[in-house]
Amino acid sequence: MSRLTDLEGAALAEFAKRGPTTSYAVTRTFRESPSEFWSGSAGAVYPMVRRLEKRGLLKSESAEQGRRERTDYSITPLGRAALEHWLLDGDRAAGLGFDPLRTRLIYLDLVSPAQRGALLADVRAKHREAASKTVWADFPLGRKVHESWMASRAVWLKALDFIKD
Amino acid sequence: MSRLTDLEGAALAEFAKRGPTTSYAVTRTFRESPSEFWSGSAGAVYPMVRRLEKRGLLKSESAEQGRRERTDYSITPLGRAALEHWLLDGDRAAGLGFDPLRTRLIYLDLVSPAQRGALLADVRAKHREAASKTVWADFPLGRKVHESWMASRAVWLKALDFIKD
DNA sequence: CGAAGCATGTAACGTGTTACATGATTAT
DNA sequence: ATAATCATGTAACACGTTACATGCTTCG
Repeated sequence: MSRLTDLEGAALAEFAKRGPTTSYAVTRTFRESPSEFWSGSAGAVYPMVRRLEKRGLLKSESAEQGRRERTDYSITPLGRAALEHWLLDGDRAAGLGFDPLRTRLIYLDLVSPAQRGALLADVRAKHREAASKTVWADFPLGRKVHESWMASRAVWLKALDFIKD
Repeated sequence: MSRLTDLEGAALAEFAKRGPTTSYAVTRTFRESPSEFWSGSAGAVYPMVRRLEKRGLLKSESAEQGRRERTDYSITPLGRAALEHWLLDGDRAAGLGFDPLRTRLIYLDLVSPAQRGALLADVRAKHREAASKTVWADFPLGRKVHESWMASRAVWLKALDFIKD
C-alpha cells in the first residue's frame, strides 16, 4: 500500500465527495482550480484513475448515458483509508510546496533594482485582480480556503518591499 | 527558444550567481532548499544541465581537480537572456503554485472536526519548529525571502481556525 | 445542416525519481 | 586499513504534457 501522490489524493477526494462519477468530471474540477498546478489534463487523469482501480482504491461500473458508453468510479473502503492517510499526513501538509514567486525572488539580485521593482508591481497588480474574482462559486469550503490564502499572500506581497533595494 | 521550466530557470540562476561550477554543486544547493519540491536529485539535474548546454544556454569546460575529471558549466549570453525572461515573467510569478496544505484543506470536510483540528494543530507545531531554524545561513536574500514567507504563512495558519468547525 | 464544443479516451514524448555504480577523500 | 561519505554520473521506470482521434449534442 504505497503512498498516494497529491494528484491521486485529490482525485480520490473528488470521488469520495461526489459518489460514482467519471474521470472526465475530475478533469473538469481540476481545471477549475485557480492554481496552474492542477492542469486537469486527460492524459494524466484517465490513466491515473485506472491505476487507482488496479490498486483496489476505486471500483468501476459501466454506465449508459443516452447512447454513449461511460465509466463511473467510486471509492472503496481501502480507498477511503488511503485517502484519509493522505489527507491527514501532517509531515506532507507542513511542507512548503512550490511557489513560482518565492523561487524567483531568491535570485532577483541578478537583475537591476528597477527590474525587481517592476516585477513586484506586476505581481501585486495581478494578485489584486485575481483576488477580485470569485472562485468556486458553489463550493464554500474551497472558496474560504482560497480567500484566506489570497489574503495572507497580500500580506506577504506588502512585506516584500525590501526586494526593491 | 522555448521557455524554461522552473528547474531550468533556477539552475541557470545558480550558474549565473556562481560563475563556472559543476552540476553537482547545483544539486547540493537544491537539496539545501527548505522546500521538498527542490529534491536536487542527480538524475534530474545532470541531464537537464546537459540539455541546457545543447540549447546554447550554458557552455562547458573540462577542469581537473586533483586527480579527478569534472565538468564546469557557465552561463552564455543567450542563457543570460533566457534567465532574465524566466525570472521576470510576471504571469508565471503571479501563479499560485502548489501548496500541500491548501490542497488538503479544501477536502477536509471529508473527515471529522476532531481530525481536522488535529491536522491543523500538527501543522502549526511543525511550522513553529521549522520557523525557529535558520535556513541559508550565508545567503541573506534567500533567508530574508524565506523568513518573510514563513511569517505570512503563520498569519494564514492563524486565520484557519474556521477549518475546525 | 454544419460548426462548435462536450465527453471519452489513447499514444508519443520528455522529464523527474529511484536505484545503482564507481573512484576519491575523510574519519575511525 | 576499512568504513563512511563525497563527487560524478547512468539506466530503468513512472508519470505528466501535448497532440490527436472520434462519437455525441447543441446552437445558429
